[in-house]
Amino acid sequence: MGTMVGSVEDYGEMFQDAVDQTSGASLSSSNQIENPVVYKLVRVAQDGRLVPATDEEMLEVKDLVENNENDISVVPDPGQYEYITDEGSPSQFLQLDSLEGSVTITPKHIIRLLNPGFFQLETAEAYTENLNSRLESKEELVYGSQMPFTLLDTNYHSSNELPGDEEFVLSEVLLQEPVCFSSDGCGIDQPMDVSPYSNAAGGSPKAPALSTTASTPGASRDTEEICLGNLSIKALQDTFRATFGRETTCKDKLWLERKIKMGRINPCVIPTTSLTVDDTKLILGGQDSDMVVAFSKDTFDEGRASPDCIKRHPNDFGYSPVEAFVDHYSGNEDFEGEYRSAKRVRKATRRYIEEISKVDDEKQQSKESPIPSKDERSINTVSSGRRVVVTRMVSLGGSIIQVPYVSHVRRSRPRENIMALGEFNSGLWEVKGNPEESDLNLSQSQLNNDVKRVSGVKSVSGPVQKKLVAHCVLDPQMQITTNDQSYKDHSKPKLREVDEDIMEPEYMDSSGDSSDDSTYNRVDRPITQSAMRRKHHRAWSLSEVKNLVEGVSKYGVGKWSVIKKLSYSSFPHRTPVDLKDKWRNLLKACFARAPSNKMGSMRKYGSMAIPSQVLSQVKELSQKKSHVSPARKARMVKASSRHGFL
DNA sequence: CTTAGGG
DNA sequence: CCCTAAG
Repeated sequence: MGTMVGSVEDYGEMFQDAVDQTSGASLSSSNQIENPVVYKLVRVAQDGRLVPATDEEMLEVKDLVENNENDISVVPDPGQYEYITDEGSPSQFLQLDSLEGSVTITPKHIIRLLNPGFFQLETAEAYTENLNSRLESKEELVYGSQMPFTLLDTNYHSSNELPGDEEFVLSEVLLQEPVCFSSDGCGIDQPMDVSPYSNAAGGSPKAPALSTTASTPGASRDTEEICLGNLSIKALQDTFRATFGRETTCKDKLWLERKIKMGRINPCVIPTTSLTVDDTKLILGGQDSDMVVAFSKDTFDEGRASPDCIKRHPNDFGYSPVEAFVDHYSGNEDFEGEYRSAKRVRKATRRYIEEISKVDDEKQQSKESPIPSKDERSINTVSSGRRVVVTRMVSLGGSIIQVPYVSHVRRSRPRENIMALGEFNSGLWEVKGNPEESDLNLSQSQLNNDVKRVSGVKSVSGPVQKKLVAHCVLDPQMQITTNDQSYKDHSKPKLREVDEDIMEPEYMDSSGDSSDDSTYNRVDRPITQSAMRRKHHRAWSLSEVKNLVEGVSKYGVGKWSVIKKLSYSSFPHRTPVDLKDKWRNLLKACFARAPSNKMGSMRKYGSMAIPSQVLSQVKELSQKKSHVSPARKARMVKASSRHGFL
């Protein structure tokens, strides 16, 4: 069933696990298991790093939230709070119910709310991780327009104007300070070496400035409030420092009071591990995408959350999130196990996956986790509908994560035209995670693609084959049928992938591609990564280059399409654009080393460069630009066609 | 679609 | 080689 959130113990433990696994940071003993995961409001700097929000920023966010009240519906009804109380427990929970809206970090590094309020929170876990690895930070983003954070603290709420006051709730969340679980220099911008109250353990803040305000959680709230109320700004600031271990310049008395009070209360608890979505950032929702995340197990089982999840959640489960939560909190053990087993299921982004795969393969840099780029829209990945994805386990930084399976081998050629990709995608590939099948499909797709490239026709059937077959007939040396060739072309893509600069000294004149293929498997060619490097690089054979030069001389620079048609029919893999690119390179080459003699200089590793003769030819042609009289052009075309090129 | 040019 | 803008 849809379960909402875990208990303090639950997450505290998870948190600890995570920390133990990743950072190995030594946490202080006993109560650590009960340490809840705490969220901290952060902003995202331009370099993508997370920076703890300043007081001012939090105020700003707070204001923004408050100004968005219209978009924020009221929290669960009052009656629900009573379920939350649990003696001896911290009795404070941050419930993340529905998430919606979006947040945008402006260039000014200020968290700004769009739509319904939205902001980002960083977990204490991430906080800790940041200490040990600057590369790693996990961030949770939460917010909801339907149901904002709900701090479920009976004591607190009962003694206040709540419940039902979303302003208050939101404020509490926003004002919530991070808890640092490690004793060492914690904090990114500022030290946070003071642990606020933990949980049932009843940890007390370090070196409280004021004994009265530094009372334990068990202390009377009333008393505390009174005390706080009587304090001066300065005193409040001191108390603040005592509570949170850092200075504040905030002069808002009310704010200080609230914050301090919140610091007394136990940190918010939230199912962070499950929320851990992507990269370091999880940005829910976009201006357009109605993205939401629900804390239902169902949702996480699929490693994603779809808008549907959230929206229908409250109804579908027949009970309110709060109730569900309460159930778990009150010690529903089997939930715990179940929940934990389903943790951290997510769909990684492509780049993420590739990074992981790389690391996995090379078995190195264990500590270095990939830093996802900030422009990565992880949310899109997550929200991309409900699909079945085959996943595999990958170890990263000591913890196991599940990522969709992708072949480590680079998929042959990427799309060469959108159409093919589109068709393909609309098909099965996304749904089937089967690598083999995927590859198969891809090859198929690309095969078609190649044919398209060759003929410029959209379909494999009909004209294309006809044309190519005819071509084969006309060209005695073309022994391979169209399909075979295309197939062959893809059957060993890796072997053909060579650096562009590596020229084939071989005789390529015969019939182009087929011979190219046969001569390509030279044993001496190192199958190193450089060889199979990069996409679909296909070395330009000397014959191809000569062909190109000849073509240019005939039809002029820029007539790539014509050249392709008339001089490159036997090189199906070269497109007019390829010719153009190659020509550009040739120009570059010949002008780069103009004062060269005889042979083109030998490049590294004996890859033969273009003969100077050819280069000079190129140079010459480039200077006289294009311009071939139409008459001659026509003659050439005619002549070519007579020779079977068409 | 073909070219030109940037990436 | 890829992508895209522009004709």
